[in-house]
Formats: sequence, C-alpha cells, structure tokens
Amino acid sequence: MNVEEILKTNKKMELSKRTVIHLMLVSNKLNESTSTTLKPFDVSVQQFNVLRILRGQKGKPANLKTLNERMVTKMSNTTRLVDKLILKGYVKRETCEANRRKIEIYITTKGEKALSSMDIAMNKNDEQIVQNFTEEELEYLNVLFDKF
Amino acid sequence: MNVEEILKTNKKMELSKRTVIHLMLVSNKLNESTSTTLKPFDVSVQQFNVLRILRGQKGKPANLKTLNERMVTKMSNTTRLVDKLILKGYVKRETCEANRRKIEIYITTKGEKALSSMDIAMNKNDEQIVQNFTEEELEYLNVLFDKF
DNA sequence: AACATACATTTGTATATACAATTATTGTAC
DNA sequence: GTACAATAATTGTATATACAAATGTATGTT
Repeated sequence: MNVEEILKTNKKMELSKRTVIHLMLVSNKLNESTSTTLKPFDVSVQQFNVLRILRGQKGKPANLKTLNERMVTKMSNTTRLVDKLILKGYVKRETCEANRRKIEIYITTKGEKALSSMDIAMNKNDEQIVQNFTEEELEYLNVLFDKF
Repeated sequence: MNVEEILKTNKKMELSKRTVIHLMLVSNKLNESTSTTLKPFDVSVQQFNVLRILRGQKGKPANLKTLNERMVTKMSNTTRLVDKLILKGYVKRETCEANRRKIEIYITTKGEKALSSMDIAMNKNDEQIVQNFTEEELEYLNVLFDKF
C-alpha cells in the first residue's frame, strides 16, 4: 500500500500529512475487511463491539453510559444500537431498580453463542490483516500507536 | 492511548487482535479531530478529499469514476457528494462532449480559495496529530503502514 | 439497422449516524 | 417539601452511507 501510487501524485508530501493520509488508507482497509467478516453474522462492527463489552462484564449488567464510554468507536446513539441487538435476541434490557434512570443491559445465551462464532471469524481476520508483520514489528507498531 | 486501559480489561490479548483494536482507536481519534477541523468550513472529510483531488487535476476535469478510484475513503455515492459541492459553488459539472456518458467535474476559483484556507487548518491538525513522534519514528511508521 | 452488452452516472430505498430536544428520575439547596 | 439543577436514556429530525435498480449512452456482433 503505497500512498503516492494510490493518490497518483508525484510530489513530495509533508511527513505529517503523508502519515495522516496513510493512516486513513490503512484504517479504511481495516474497516472494509472487518465489515465483510461480520456481514455473514448480520451485525455491524459497533454491534459486535457492544456484545464483546457485555461479555466482558461477566454477568454484571452494563448501562448505556458505560457502553458508550467503552466503545472502540464512539457513536451518538447507543439506544438504537441496543434496540437492534434486542431484536436479534442477543441482549436483554431491564430498568435498574436502584436508579430508575438507568437501564441494565445483559448479553443473552443466544448472544454469547453468536459472539463465539463471530470471534472465530474475527480472529482469522485479525491474523490476516497483520500477516505481513513480524512479531517485533507488531510490538513496535503498538508502541508507536500509543503516541497518537 | 493505552488499549487495555481504554477497554478496562486486564487480560492479555493476542497481538494481532490488540493491534487491530489499537488501530481502530487511533483511526477513530484521527477522524474526530479531522471532522472537527473541517467543521468550521462546513465540508465533510470526503468533500475535502474530492476538492484536493480536483485541484490535483490542474485544470483537467475529473469524472466520477476517477474521483471514486482516487478517494482515500471509498464511498458509494459520489454523485450526491458532488451535488453538495456544487451547491456550495466549489465545483462545477458538465457532460463530456466526447463521451456523453461521462461528466466532467472542475474545481471553481471559489472552491480553490476555500480549499486553501482548509489546507492551513488541516496542516496544523496534521502536525498536532503527530506531535509526539520524532521524524525517524514517523518514517518508520510509514514503512510499517505499507505492510497492511 | 437491430440487438445485446458494457459503461458511467443517477435515483430509490433502507439503514446508520450526528446532533438537538425531550422525558423521566434523582439529588440538592433553601 | 418544593424548586431547580443534574443525570440517564429516549425520541425527532436532518443528513450520510450502502446497496440495488434504473437511466442514458456507447460499442460490438450478426
């Protein structure tokens, strides 16, 4: 994936600009492959992330605010995202009795099962995305990512 | 930006998965700052990219197909994106007389002026995004990006 | 010339997202 | 205890995006 080739430009770019555009190209490629991987399961990347967060709760419920804070990609309307997961039977929603402003969201057994099969596909996808890297390169890449 | 801290997890992740999630977090941060930077100019990131491509044509028109191929973030409906830019007076559209299936899209003088001021803001934004990197780190980061 | 096929763009429609306004509940000051 | 502010979630609405179907134009075959 060479930036200049893709942009069909031959002029030298500022390193900062080149990096930003390069990052956009890489993240776009990532989004495409992730969506494609999840498409057979009929969930979006955000829905998948919500399911992962809920599983991480280990039985403890999560409310909408917590979900929003933990989501990899912030989005403005978690209510409707949860609605979709409820329609699929992957999560359930109850109002919190201690504080009735809050709601409690749980992953269902059906949701956990579905998530397990998504995981297998996603792990494969993750491996494929980083297939050209050595382990040392990946470690260093993660160190560099922390600088953003 | 530490992955485990953000995801509030303490268990060790596969390096491939950690990298993919880390990349999502970084690209999300990038998207946010880019949108914020362009917001005062009332253009989206895609609209900005189209304007940059058209300027790069140096007077030569671009058709929709070319635009779509060169766009950093692919999108499915370039027609309506160009519509918006026409409404703002930043580009003009004519049907190609040699091949009337094609359209020819040009950036206008008004569009070039607007783009110039966006550039200044975006350059500043780019610098800020990579402010914690040394030049060597950035060079290497770009090399690593090519492996995706 | 008539037909099928390929090409470039546009349109229709369903879904997703951003942002603001609203509702319901709780906490706090007086 | 009433009034007001703060919190949590939902709803309304405008815009954006994904995907498929439709339109208009050009090209190749017989």
